[in-house]
Amino acid sequence: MELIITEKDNAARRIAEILSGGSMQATRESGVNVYEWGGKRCVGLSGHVVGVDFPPEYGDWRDVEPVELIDASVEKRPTKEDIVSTLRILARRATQVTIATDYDREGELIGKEAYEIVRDVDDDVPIQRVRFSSITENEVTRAFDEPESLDFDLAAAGEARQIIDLVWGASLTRFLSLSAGQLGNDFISVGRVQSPTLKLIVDREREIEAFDPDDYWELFADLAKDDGAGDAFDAQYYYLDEDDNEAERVWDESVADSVFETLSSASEATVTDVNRRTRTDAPPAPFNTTQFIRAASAIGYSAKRAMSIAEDLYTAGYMTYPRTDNTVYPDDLDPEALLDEFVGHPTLGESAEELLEADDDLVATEGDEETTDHPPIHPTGEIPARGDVSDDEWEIFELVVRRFYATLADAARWEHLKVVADVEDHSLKANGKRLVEPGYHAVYPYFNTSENFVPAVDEGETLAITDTELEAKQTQPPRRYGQSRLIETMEDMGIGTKSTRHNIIEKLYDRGYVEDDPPRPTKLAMAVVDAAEQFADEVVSEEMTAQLEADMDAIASGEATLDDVTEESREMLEEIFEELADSREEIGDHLRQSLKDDKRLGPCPECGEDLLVRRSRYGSYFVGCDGYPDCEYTIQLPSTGKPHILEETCDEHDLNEIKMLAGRQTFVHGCPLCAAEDAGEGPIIGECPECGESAASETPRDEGGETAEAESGELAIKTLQSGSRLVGCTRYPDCDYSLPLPRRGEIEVTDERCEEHDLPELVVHTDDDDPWELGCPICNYREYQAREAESGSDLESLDGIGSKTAEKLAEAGIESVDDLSDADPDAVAADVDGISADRVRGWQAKA
DNA sequence: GCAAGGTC
Repeated sequence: MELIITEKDNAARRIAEILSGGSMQATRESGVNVYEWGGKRCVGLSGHVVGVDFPPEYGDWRDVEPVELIDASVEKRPTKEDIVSTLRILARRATQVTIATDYDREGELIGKEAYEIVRDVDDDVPIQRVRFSSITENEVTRAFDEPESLDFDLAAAGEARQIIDLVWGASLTRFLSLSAGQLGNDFISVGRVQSPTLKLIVDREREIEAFDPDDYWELFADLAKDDGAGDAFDAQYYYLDEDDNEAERVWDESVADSVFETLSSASEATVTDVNRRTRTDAPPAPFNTTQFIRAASAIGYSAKRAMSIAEDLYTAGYMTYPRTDNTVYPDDLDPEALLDEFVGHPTLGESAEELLEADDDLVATEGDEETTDHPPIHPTGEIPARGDVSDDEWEIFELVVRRFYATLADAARWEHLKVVADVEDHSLKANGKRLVEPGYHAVYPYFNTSENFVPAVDEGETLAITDTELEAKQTQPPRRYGQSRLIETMEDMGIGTKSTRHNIIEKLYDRGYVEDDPPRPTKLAMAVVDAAEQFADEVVSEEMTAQLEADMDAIASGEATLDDVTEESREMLEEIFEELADSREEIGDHLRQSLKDDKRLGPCPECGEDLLVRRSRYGSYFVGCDGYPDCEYTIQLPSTGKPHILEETCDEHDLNEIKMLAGRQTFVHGCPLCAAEDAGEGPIIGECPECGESAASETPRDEGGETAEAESGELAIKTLQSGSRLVGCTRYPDCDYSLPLPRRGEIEVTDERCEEHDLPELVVHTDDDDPWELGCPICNYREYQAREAESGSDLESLDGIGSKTAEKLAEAGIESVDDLSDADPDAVAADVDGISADRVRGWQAKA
């Protein structure tokens, strides 16, 4: 049996169809699709089916010094167990194996991974490699007629990348995370691609922050032909700067005023120059991934959404593979035949017919990049029925179809008309443009083709000035990168790949490095880039990738070995860690401070320290004071969503407003203090233990008259504007006594009362659970606090301390979290076997 | 819990 292995299931199916002449049968082997015909089987991998990682004993971040990862061994382990085992089963029965993964470096590595799995079960079976750049009948049959062998050097180049990325990424990520005590889900990551991308965003933000605007003025006039015929048109004042370039911005107000004075007191301008020229506007190149994302972004799709839709359309057979760098159609793409598929279609047909009629010899545009892996993105000729796809899918499909049309269409022609008219010694210019030959714009309506009217005039002609305007403006800071601009810049810098760039940007969001769209860096991101620039500049620079690419080329061409390259890289990293060793605390402090800055809302109304968005140990968010435990001030937050701090602040309380991110249910909560004050009041359930009648009489206030006037407070069940609830005093904000209530369910106030606190017992009714007897709200809160206190004094409550570690710590005299907080990490590390100072710092940060 | 690269 001959076994053919492809990179993905989709390719396996199409190759099996071509080679079998359509007679193949789809079967399943341990849950994996296998296509069979004659004596052949074809199976698709799912990209990499094995991954690199350190041996398991390096798994605990606190037990292993990050620097030890540099020289740790790197192992390959299956990541797709089902596919690996299917491959092993098939390989045992194979008499010939053909590797047909994608024709690029990563494809060669994926092929080698398959090779090793096959070799593991059979030492002798012949293994060959075929290479084709598109899955078409010609290409595939040709490739299988000329089998080659696997390029182990090229695969080794890919392995070097894997190892270097893992070793640098993991060691530096762990170092930063440990230094700041950010473990678990909130680790601080660093990587060869993500960090330079983050630096792009951070550098731009630094420019924006440092930007100092300048004032300038621009002057405009409306001109009209003197005979009154035709519309007025816009002209702008300009002058020649010291380099003889035309300049429109006037930097001196008095100059602007004086020019304006001259222009507005004049009634006429005399035409001194008329310049007419035509410009050719060439049709765009075929779509690669980046240009596709850019075009989709221009019609309102995020990079992630555009790629997700493209993948669906590809899987459904409507367009070619969406991950490609290629911008040159392959020779065996027949444009006429493909256009023919669209003839007669109600909305896409007309353009296709126009193209077929216009030219008997259609020539497609070409971009600069020609690669061997996949063709540029184009439609396959299959057209979805309008009801088979969503509106968004159709819109993206149409974009791809029309881009294909555009690459076959003629250039457009514009006519530009520039008119210069003088008023005394000042000049006004008007730039007109007209689309005289729509060309490709007729089939690709996504570019701006707006025209600007300027009438035909003659030199020496007098024009009436019908209006003048002086506009005071300011220079603007540079704009933040949008997602598609970031992806283009990454491509220019050579970092990431067509398949990963959009994911890298998503990763920056996930890590809490950027927020909003266009992405804006958090304080944490600024601190991470600062730290990397100072101590590991390589990892935030694009040169690391450039060097890696050069090294990989050397490995692929046999001039260097994998070991040469990875060894040199490890030595560089060793040097970085030598520098880092002394600065761990400084870096940790800076990172921790920045993490706090990202949570800061403004001054605490009780003590003036900072209010922060915090998370309770049960996962809910609330506003608490940085002065805790001296200041126990808190404000509740809605239970739905994740709080996101906005730039807007509340005038009254000087606190940042909060938005709750919850997918479609996202809403702006506003200033948390305003929201709390706007709380709606429900039933009164008793007297406030802090300022109620009995409390007030026991502790008379000494401010004379006020005591007599003071109302006595009662407790009510309140619902905050945000929907969350609490038991609070009716005299809020004069009295801020409050007790928490659960966020979900209806609260029933029963007739039974707690004897100790004289409050009713409460019962919570939810839709999906049995009613829950919450009881007296004060007793309930006391129990909760008791549980907190109990777990708080117990070392094992800290993430990462198990019973064995707690025992070891106890031997060193550390029996509680408090003891641990007071301990000197280095002393503990010296006293207790197998516990590093970093690990102790991690616990301390958590405590 | 780490990277980046495949793919879903």
